[in-house]
Amino acid sequence: MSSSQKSDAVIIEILRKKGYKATTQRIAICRFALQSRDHPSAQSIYDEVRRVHPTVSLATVYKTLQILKEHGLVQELDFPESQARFDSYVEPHINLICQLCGNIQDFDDKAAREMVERVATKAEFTRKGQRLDIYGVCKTCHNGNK
Amino acid sequence: MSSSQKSDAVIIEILRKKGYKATTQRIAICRFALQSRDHPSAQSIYDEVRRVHPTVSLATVYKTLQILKEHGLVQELDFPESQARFDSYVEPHINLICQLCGNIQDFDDKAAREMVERVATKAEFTRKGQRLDIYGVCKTCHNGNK
DNA sequence: TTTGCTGCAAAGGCTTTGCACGGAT
DNA sequence: ATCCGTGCAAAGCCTTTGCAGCAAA
Repeated sequence: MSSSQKSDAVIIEILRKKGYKATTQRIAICRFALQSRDHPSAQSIYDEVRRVHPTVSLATVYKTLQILKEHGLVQELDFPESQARFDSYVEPHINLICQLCGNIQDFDDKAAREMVERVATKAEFTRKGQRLDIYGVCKTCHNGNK
Repeated sequence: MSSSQKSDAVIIEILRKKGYKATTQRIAICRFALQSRDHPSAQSIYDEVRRVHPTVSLATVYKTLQILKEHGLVQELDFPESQARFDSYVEPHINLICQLCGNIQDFDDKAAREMVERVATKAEFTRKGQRLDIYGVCKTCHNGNK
């Protein structure tokens, strides 16, 4: 529901329109980066893509993610002592980040979106993006599943 | 107003109470980390502390910041392609982060605090912390000061 | 005196870069 | 045929770690 779901055709069109060649590696990487809902890391995208395209390199994954970032198609979420995660849902929303299982769950909230707009306006701040994280323990982990 | 202002005596007491020795280096590092309002990086704390204590090492700065993090006295904010910044204001609040000048301004907002609590409750998520960033251009930079 | 801390340097993890070959247009 | 993109390896950056000397309790 939250992550933007894009077909291969749409991905190819996006790449071409930006002036990039639609190579099979890029398409595969974009597919995982844009369609995944679990906020993958570069490494996990690499692992997934390699199953389909065994010769792909981690460097290509990073380069492609860089392109997606520059065009606002994904947001990079950096954390202390763990790899960056990539979120294809770039509209204002809340990330519920479990410190036990590492899962990141998107949560839509109207009040949060309004709050962001209101605060930016009040502070005379030109908003270009945002990141709303809540850290803690998710429902599943709390119920002793870990 | 927002960052917690702590005197040396309080800093020494905190360190001792946690079982750490109150060395002059630690006290100086904590002073900058806990009293600064501009969300310093490890490097900038190092630069500041070195003016007072020229032999201090960057490793000691990192080790001390680790202690402060573990005890919830500072929060580490990681960013893509720039150094981590440290925030001594750990209560729910908004960081207005200027992508031009790099300045981070704390912004208190009651609705934001309530939103965090409400969302955590609704998602049955045990909240331990949060990070509410808005990225963009600050008022000063927008007025052509950069 | 004892223990933990410092400073140095080296190592580490993640990410980026340089370059020659290969594939997309 | 051209030029961009890939894959490899090396380099880079920030941060952490190991260790011997040193300072705090």
